[in-house]
Amino acid sequence: MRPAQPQYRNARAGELRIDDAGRRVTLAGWVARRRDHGGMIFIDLRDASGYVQVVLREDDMAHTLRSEFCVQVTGEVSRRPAGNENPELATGEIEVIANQLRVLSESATLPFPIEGQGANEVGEEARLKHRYLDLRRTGPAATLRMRSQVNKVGRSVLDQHGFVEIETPNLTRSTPEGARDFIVPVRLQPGHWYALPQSPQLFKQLLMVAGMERYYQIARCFRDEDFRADRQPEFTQLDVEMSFVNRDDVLAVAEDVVVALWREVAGVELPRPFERMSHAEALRRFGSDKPDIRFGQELTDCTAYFSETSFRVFQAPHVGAVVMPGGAGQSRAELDGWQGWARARGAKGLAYVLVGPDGDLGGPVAKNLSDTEKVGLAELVGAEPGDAIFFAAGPRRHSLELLGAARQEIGRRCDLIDNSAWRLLFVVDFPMFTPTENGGWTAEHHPFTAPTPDWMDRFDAEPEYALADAYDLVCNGWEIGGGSVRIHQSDLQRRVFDLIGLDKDEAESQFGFLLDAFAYGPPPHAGVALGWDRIVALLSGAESIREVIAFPKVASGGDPLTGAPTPIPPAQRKEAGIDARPDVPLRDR
RNA sequence: GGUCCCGUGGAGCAGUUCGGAGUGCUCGCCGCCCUGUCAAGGCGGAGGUCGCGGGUUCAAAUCCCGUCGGGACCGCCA
Repeated sequence: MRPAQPQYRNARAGELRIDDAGRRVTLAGWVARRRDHGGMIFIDLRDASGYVQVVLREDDMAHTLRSEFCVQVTGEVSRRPAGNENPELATGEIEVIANQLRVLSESATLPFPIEGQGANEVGEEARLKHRYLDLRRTGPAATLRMRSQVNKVGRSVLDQHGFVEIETPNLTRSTPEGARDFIVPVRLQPGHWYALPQSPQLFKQLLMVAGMERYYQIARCFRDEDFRADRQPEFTQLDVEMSFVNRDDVLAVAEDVVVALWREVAGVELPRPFERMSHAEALRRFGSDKPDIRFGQELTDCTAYFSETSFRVFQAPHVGAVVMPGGAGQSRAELDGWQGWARARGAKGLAYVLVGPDGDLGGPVAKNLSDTEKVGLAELVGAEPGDAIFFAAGPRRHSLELLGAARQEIGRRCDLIDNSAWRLLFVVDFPMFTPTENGGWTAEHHPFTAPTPDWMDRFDAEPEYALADAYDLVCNGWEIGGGSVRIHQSDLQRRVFDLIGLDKDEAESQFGFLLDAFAYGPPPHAGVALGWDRIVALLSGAESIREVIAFPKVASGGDPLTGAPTPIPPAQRKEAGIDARPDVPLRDR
């Protein structure tokens, strides 16, 4: 007869309650904390459901237990003696009186504390190197579970809307987004390379041509660019595309998903509809295309006010200002600090005027201003006595963005931001094109983005002003989604290609397959992609998306756990065909 | 490509301004004691290339140069 299948447990530690008193249970889990009194040993046993206190009587094995041993315990669930309840624990009314203890596996001494004092202060490098231990901890584990719930809610909402979940290739060819591709050598065709998708953009458009009408995918995307707290080289989007819809139809679906997430995951009912703001207004009022509207301190345009000024610095295409409440009280060192802060952003500096208690203006800039300029300045920018006014002068967009960054910094330093607030908005009507270095134009979003309906006929006449039917979703200053209405008419597509200087051969070689597909009755379509890592980070309060990714990479591109990337041996290199010469000459685009 | 911050027993820090013996704190680890703790407690103990290399100096964790690693930001990035 074969031995029976092992039975490791018949109850979960964190689920035991007072009603279970008297039950004989078998638990399996880890020794989270240990309190050894000699004749009596308490351990807090942890499994995925939570913790329960196990009481062990003196015997040799109990004394040998150490942190994070994996153990199996059999015993009776008992009400704790009066006065010994622990309200900190969900299972604090009861304990398990063990009469059988089995060590399933031992643990070496831990590289950092998992439980108790210091567990929340471990450096990220150590945590990531032993991420499997980091994830035993309550907080990081809860974040991954939250992410799973986010996936579930997203799928559920889209399913209710009749969407079809479809997987697209990860080994593909370069897509026309602007980032650097990760490339993969192809053994069967030496000298030829796959690219990892920066997004499933072209495939989802092909699925619209295919008549799927409503597609979505929780899609991994790859971009070989430098890291940030909110950027990893591989990241996840909830990717959505719809046929026979306009912009507002897409925004409504995105809103449905986000509202459901905040409701189901955070217990927050977001007000609907989400606010909408044109890109131009966001830039003008907040100096950003992803404004944090949890606080005011909006920018003031002072260009006209200083149009006659004799102060050289303010003789610029654009002069703007932002007010720092109470900023006049800053020390010289703090004010100098702002200069360094501005220079780090590529500016010459950040001019400032201090409003004294009596309303008189101080600071190095004030003496360069005429009396008439001084008189109305505080009122113009909305400054009160005791405030500091920061100025940026120069090219309009650059000045606005510098002030926008200053505004955000002011919000942080002056504690103007309500950290419990959720402020979502759609930024719409992005510029369709941006100028290139050699005097041409390039698509701001991607070359399949349609102009807004009122620019349809004239975008190529005034490309600098043309608006695209593209949109971003912004939450508390984080860009958490973006998309556009796509071009489905070949003549319109031709005009856009002409404007960005893409001739027929180039278009054909880069994405001829998409243009071919569009010859067969492509439906009008539009889509959006939500930044899944950022959304989970916001919902979980994480400062970095590394916290919401099971095994993230560090800024140099490595994974401290696996040690990837690694060199490869010559045989593997040869087999991969990395060094094969292409049979057609190629030039840089 | 650039700017800034950090690197000190296993973890987290202090010490670095203004050079003077590896000094200190909390935790962990090891041993002993301990029957109601829950960040258990008591006593004792081990554990260090102050990231690495060079320079200045009678003397460097501390000052200078370089380099490596981590982080934040600019550039870059649907």
